[in-house]
Amino acid sequence: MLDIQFIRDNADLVQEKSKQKGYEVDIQQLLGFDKERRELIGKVEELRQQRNELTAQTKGVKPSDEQIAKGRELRDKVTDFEHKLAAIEKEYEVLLKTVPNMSLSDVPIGKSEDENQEVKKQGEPTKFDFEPKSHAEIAEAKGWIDKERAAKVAGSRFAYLKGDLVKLQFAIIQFTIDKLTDTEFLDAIIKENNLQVSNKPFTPVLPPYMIRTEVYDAMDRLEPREDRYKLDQDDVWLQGSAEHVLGSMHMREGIDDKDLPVRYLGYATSFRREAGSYGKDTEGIFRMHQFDKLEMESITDENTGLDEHKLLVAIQEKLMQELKIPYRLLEKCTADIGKPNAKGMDIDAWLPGQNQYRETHTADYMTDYQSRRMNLLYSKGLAHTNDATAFALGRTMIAIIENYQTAEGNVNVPEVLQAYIGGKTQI
RNA sequence: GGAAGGGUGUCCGAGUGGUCGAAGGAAACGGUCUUGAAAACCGUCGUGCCAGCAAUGGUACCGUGGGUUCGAAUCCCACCCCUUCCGCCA
Repeated sequence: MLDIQFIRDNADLVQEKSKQKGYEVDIQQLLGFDKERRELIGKVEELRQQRNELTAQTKGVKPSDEQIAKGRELRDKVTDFEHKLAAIEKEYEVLLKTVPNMSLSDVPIGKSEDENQEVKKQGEPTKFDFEPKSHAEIAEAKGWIDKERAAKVAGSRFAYLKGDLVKLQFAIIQFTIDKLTDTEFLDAIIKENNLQVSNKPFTPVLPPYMIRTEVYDAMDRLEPREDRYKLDQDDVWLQGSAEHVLGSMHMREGIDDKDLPVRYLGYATSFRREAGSYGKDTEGIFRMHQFDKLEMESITDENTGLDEHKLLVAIQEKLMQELKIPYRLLEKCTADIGKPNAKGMDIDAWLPGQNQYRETHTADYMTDYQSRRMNLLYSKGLAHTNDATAFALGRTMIAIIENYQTAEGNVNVPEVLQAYIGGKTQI
């Protein structure tokens, strides 16, 4: 959430920025509650002070009847005002939590994802001297994807992945872990992009897949709930991204300067109900209820947060370049960056089988907004957090299958992955 | 699933209903001593909120919520969480 003091001082700006993101919040109403709340706090504390003074007089000695009567009167008054305060405070907090994070000034203003701005195109769309197939056609012919049996067992939007596709996934995972734990790899990227950040390697993490309601809400990623899986028996949710369980890992902790940046590379199977997407992306493995991702997560300070964001994007680009997959880079507009985020980038891979660019990775920068809700502090203040997908494995495999397909319906293995898949050049 | 124990400040850990924002220790920071370091000694050492330009003052916080009381870390109730043992199990 935003700092109330900041909102008081910049009411018009916050109102405007919220509107740009598409959020209907009434800042004046919020400030009204804030004013009322502060008046009541003054009243309550004044009464408490009187009570404390009275109590101090009777320390160690038996209070007189008069003092007890006075004490009773004060107690009743305090209780009365405390109830009034609690009611106002509740409304105040609900409203405060609906205020989205402010976008940075260079984020383009837009009403939907259609207004995201392309900032870069890398590589030419792959050309074939035959009609390219979609990943679904190739993979189903190969026996790599079986959605029919998955539907029988688990329902729609699930799949069995089999054979060489599984090998390919594990190859990508191992390749990525090797790269992100390699200081030299990071050094090269940092130098190339002229970033003022540490070359500290990422720590690989296998996180829990479940998350408590309270923590999910503090991450500001619980909504929309219709898109989350809930395990009622235990009052926990299945995480919808490794971000949810990695970003919250240090909740309610203080972090020393010397430990910054904190960098994690998490691998997790994630779960989304994909509510509202019925009939969309039904081909292949575009939009599964369950999908695997490698996620980068870092905690920094105010000074290095933005460069860290640039680093994560640069890493994503580098990985795509090493796989030799054409992509474009989009600067997300205000409507698309998401409530807790201050800035965001998308990487869309070129998919010949779809004849279009499709979102493959995303990177979000969060400033201290989220830290405020999680009470995440470092020794000089509130931490800034960054989240970015290193590889959404399903989407990456779609991109590999479609870009590396042969006329015979096989798939060449990207050079950098060959060592991880037993030296095979084609699957 | 059965049984037991426990949640106090950065950490460990004490705490008869008023003298407890809280002993003691450790860590950290500053200093003395030392060529330097260690040790020793001295000092500092929680957070939120409200008011204030500030100094500062006030208030709250001992898992969470409620209750008893003139007064609660301390008593009562409910809940949450953690740990250990047994059982089951990849």
